[in-house]
Order: sequence, then C-alpha cells, then structure tokens
Amino acid sequence: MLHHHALIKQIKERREMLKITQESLADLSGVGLRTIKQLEAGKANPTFKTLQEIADVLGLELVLQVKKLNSI
Amino acid sequence: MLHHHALIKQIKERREMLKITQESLADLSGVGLRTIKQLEAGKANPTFKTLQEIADVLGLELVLQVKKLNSI
DNA sequence: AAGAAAAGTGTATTAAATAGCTCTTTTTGA
DNA sequence: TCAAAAAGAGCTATTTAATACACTTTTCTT
Repeated sequence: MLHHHALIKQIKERREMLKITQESLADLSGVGLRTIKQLEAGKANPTFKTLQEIADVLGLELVLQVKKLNSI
Repeated sequence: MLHHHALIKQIKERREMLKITQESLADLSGVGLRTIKQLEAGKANPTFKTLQEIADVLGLELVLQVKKLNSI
C-alpha cells in the first residue's frame, strides 16, 4: 500500500515544521488543496509532477538512491 | 518541464547498467511496457507508485532530501 | 550487410489523479 | 470554554496516466 509511506509522512512533517498550512502550500505550489489533503492523508498516488511541486516549496527534492541492503 | 529530468535519466541509465531490457523491467516490475517506454522517453508524468515499482526492481529507492543551496 | 532484438510511436480505451464545492471534524489560541 | 482556523471527507467533473495492440525505427550481433 501507499498508505503511510515514509516519504508522505516526511512531506507532512516538513510542512508542519515550516508552519505552513495546507492551504498556503496549495497556493505556493499551485497544487490543488484537495490534492494536498488527500496526499497527506495517505489516500493518494500522486504524480511525479505533483510531488515535485510540493517538495520544491518545502525546500525538498526527490532523489533516487541505490537501495541499502536490509540489515536484518 | 518534466522532460529529461535527472531522475528519469537515472532510471534509464540504471536499467542499461544492469543489462535489463525495457520488456524485462516491465515484467519484473508489473508496470506496463508502454509506460516504461514513455517514461524513459521523457514523455510521461509517472505516478509515485509507478516510479516506486520501477525503482525497486532496479535496486533504487525514492527519497526526499533537503535541497542544497544553489552554488552559483 | 542482414536478421534479430530492442526501443520508440500513433491511436484508442480504461482507470485513476486532480480539482472544486460544500460540509464535518479536529485542533488551536485567545 | 468556545470561537476561529485548520484539516479531513463526500460528491462530482475534468483531465490525464496507464495500458494494449500494431507498426516503425534504431541498435546489436553475427
């Protein structure tokens, strides 16, 4: 499931850390408020573009890393 | 534009490095072949889920980082 | 060079993301 | 406490991603 993915939680936490409301984030990023609400609620499968626009406003960037080995 | 985003290029390069064909990547990831072709051609705005499934097969993971300052 | 394999493209359909509006619930601050 | 602000949710419409099929072009391999 996409629900409660670490990356999604990070976005919410970052926004809160910056004291930005969902509405402000929507305005600043150009992403619809509804989309942001769905995203943070873990009920969305956002597009790359949507993620990027949101991350950008939050001073974050999406990057690909080589996966670390499971340290089990 | 989404075209030629670094992250997209990374995916293509990683796949080629691993000597995996687009078709194999499609099979392994469960993502449609057409979707992968469009993605690598820079003509797509993939969903988070699609990116994750592809990255996973390639041994990559999507992460959010705090943006670095522009060193201009 | 020729055949095979892989990659790219046009069109069409289906499924799902985005979005706005309105309303309810939860959180916060005076 | 209690009013305002913020967050969450249902309903709905529009846009667009994902997908398959068939075909062309490019790239390998011998």
